[in-house]
Amino acid sequence: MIERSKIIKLLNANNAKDSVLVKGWIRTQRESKDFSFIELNDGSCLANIQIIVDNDIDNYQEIVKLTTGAAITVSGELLESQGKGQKWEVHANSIEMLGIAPDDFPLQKKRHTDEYLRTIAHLRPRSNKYSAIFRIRSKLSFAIHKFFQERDFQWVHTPIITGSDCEGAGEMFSVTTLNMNDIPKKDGAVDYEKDFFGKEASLTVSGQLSVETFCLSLGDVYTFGPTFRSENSNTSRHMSEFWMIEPEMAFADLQDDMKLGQEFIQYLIKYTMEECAEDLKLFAKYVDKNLMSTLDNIVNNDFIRLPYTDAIKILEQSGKKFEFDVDWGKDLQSEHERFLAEEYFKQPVIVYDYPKDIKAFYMRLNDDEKTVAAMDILVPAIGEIIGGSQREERYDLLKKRINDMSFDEANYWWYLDTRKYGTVPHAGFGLGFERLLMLVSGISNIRDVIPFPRTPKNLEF
RNA sequence: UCCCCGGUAGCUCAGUCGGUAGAGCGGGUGACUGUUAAUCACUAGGUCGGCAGUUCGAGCCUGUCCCGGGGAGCCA
Repeated sequence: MIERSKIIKLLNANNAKDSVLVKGWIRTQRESKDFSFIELNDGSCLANIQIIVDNDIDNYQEIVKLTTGAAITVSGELLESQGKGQKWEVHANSIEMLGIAPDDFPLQKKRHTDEYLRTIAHLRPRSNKYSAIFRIRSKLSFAIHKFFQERDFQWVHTPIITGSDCEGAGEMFSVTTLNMNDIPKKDGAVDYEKDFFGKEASLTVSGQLSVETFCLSLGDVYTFGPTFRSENSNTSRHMSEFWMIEPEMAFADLQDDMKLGQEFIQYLIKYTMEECAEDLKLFAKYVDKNLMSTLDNIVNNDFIRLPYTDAIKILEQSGKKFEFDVDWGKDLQSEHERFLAEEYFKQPVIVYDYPKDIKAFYMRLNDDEKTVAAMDILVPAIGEIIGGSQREERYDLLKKRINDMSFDEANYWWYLDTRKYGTVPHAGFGLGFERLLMLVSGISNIRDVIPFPRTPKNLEF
């Protein structure tokens, strides 16, 4: 019995082969006079392999009735194609039907809308565009580890379930085993002591606080895992469940952080251009005509580094009419970020040193006492792709900040301990993996770069 | 959550003034053919998102709900 060959191997073959075995799904079949052409795809690459089926094989009448979507096993010879358009093709000796696809198979030999394909998320990876983005997603996941491992960062598995209220990065999903139809109460409120963990539990909105503790022991570390936010966001850039990468560097400041952010994005884009060239071509051709020049631009130029105060000046002097006023102390709105990245600089921009009042408690206070060492990396079309900062490593200042925000200091005891014992300057950032995939592919809706998107009112599949 | 747009055949869409449903693709049948999302002919296929209302009559007008898209807020 010969071993199955993946189609990617056969298409890249150097010589003909007497005996090959391929398995896959039929993309299209064209019947000719004495034989039939089948385009077969097994997901190993974007391209199909052409199968020639002569009408003298046993079950020819059944084979020619197979439609788009059916699965088959083909054994035959790999030969140079007599036709134009492909180098290799398989001349079948025998074909076994694995699974037919009745005529209500939802995917057709034509372009479907992304909205429709989203309603058949269990079948959309069988389409060219979606198989391409999910191969890129896989390659890029690997590249993330490669980047960090090459630089001696350690991967830390921070918890998915966390104790309540210590993360402060967004609305959280509750985790409970309480009977929702009969919730135990104490003094009118939910009695969490009766719950599984004996206290309120949630899904993580960020692994940052946990990973900081490992940063202050293993040195350079990163997390890469799922993250959950229960905000009622209905946009093409938000989901309730997404994957985030959070590096954290010990003995590092904001400059180091910005440098890492730029190198990271450039590395990943370069990796995709080199390792996923075929799949990327599909996006450059059908999804975003400017994709390759956008990616070249990002890879070949240093990102602009712009203090928040200077960003405000540029926006004020732009003469542009914005819906939201530009004012020092207010956060930049989407339209402001887009103006900077898309119109003014036309390349990625790192805005840093934001007013402290619009940023998180753990960000390091600058000497001016008005701003914190925070940075956002803004890219054209997507907006914020990275948000990061140098962390407040000074015990007293961090404690004051927690109290100023009226957080319960007791909840942060272990976080404060890291500043009490051998504290060091450190910095890190969070990068939304799906936003990176959007950047790299030109796909404009975040729901189309994750296998099964979770958004408000949507939990199908 | 707010603003705007949309929901008609399996899919993509058209549907005029309110008068009872159309095309292309896909499916089926046949013809032709080393073809490339093949081509040509014929054919089947519809609770016009749900509910309520206006009207002699609603795909079309009104209300409401559901779903989808774009933008905003929140953020990655």
